[in-house]
Amino acid sequence: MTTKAALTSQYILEIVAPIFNKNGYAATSLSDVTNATGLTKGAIYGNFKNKEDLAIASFVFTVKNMMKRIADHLSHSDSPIGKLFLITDFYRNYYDYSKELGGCPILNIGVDANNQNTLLLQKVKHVIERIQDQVATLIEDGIEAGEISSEINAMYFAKRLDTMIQGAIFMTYTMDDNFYIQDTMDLIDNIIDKELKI
Amino acid sequence: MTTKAALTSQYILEIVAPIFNKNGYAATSLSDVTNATGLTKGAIYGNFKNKEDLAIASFVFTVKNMMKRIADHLSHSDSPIGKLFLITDFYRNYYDYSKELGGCPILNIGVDANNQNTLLLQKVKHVIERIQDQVATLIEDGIEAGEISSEINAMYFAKRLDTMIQGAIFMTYTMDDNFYIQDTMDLIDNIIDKELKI
DNA sequence: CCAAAAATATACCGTTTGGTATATTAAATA
DNA sequence: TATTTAATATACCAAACGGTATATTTTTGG
Repeated sequence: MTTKAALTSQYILEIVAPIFNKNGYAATSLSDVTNATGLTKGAIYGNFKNKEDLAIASFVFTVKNMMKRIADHLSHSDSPIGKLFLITDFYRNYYDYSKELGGCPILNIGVDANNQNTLLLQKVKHVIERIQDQVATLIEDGIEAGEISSEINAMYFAKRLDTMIQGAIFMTYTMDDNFYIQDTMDLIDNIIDKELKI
Repeated sequence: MTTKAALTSQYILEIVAPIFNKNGYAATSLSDVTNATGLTKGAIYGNFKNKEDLAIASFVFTVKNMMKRIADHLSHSDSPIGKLFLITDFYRNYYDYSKELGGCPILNIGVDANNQNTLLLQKVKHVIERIQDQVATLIEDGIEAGEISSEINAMYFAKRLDTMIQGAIFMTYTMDDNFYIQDTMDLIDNIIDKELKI
């Protein structure tokens, strides 16, 4: 019932989530957490079971932010194909936007958690599956609406889209060069135009 | 002149490089290193200046292995376009092969080093640039040989290829599903056939 | 085979790690 | 306002961290 702890938990996540996302699990220490928040271990451990619990909550927090942002952006069109183009449009600003989050959580935590943290990796997998399902549903809606060729395998295309986008994000971050994201979005727009659109 | 230290350095790298590649810098401790090698800190610090030096040498070691493997594979064809197809052919077995290295060094260290280790990130960047230059040169050779359309911008294509491949590697590792690599190589082969080949 | 040099092992350093038990403070309830 | 309860701060723990100085062992060259 008390609202105080919930507020503190929220505050901690706002501050700490970008740090975990940027540095990774092992490279983020509890003193990083206490220093950044200005709180003590007592407050941290009063709101989270342990470091792993905090890291998982941080990832979920960041992904929720991101998913909401995408959903908001996609609401600007009603048609499935319009929403597809809005996805690439969203990612055109992704380098700047995701920097606020401490980087792309799927890429960063996906790589970081592999061979390190089973629970965290599981969370990443589920998020990827959810995104792919949503894109696939969008394509199926487009096929039903007569906007998209029925030749298209929705799930295959969703996975290809996801793969290309993640590759572009990795390259853009590693090379610190927005070209990769912009060029990949151009490419995807082209594919939508030439292979999907009826 | 003494060959002993060089042998030990080599031995350390063989054992340790996959560990750094798999776990990342912060999550690899010096006791991981001594336990895995069966050597003591004395031996490690006798051969490497510090942990960072060892991590960098490990990355260079792994990349050398990988680059040699690719070069060997590409030697099976003399024509530029043949070599292009051999690149995708190489990556079709990449999931199994790279597991021996502890994962894809470019992806893993690229993500791990970002915001953490400037020197290591610099190394990753240079490797990526080198790979892209080599692919671009291959395409230019193909254009000169009349195998590849002169409409193609060699560097652009090299970057797109690289981006798609890295995306596929990330997805395959994170989802533990070889589909992504296989499907992406099918896609790339198709692009080579339809857009590059004369 | 023996001395010099190189390479490795041992023992230790101060600091930081994640985590906890308890004391203190702040907030909610009556 | 008094009392209970919830939330945070403090002080501490053993273990592990990266790194180093020195002792010991191996290897090398004469």
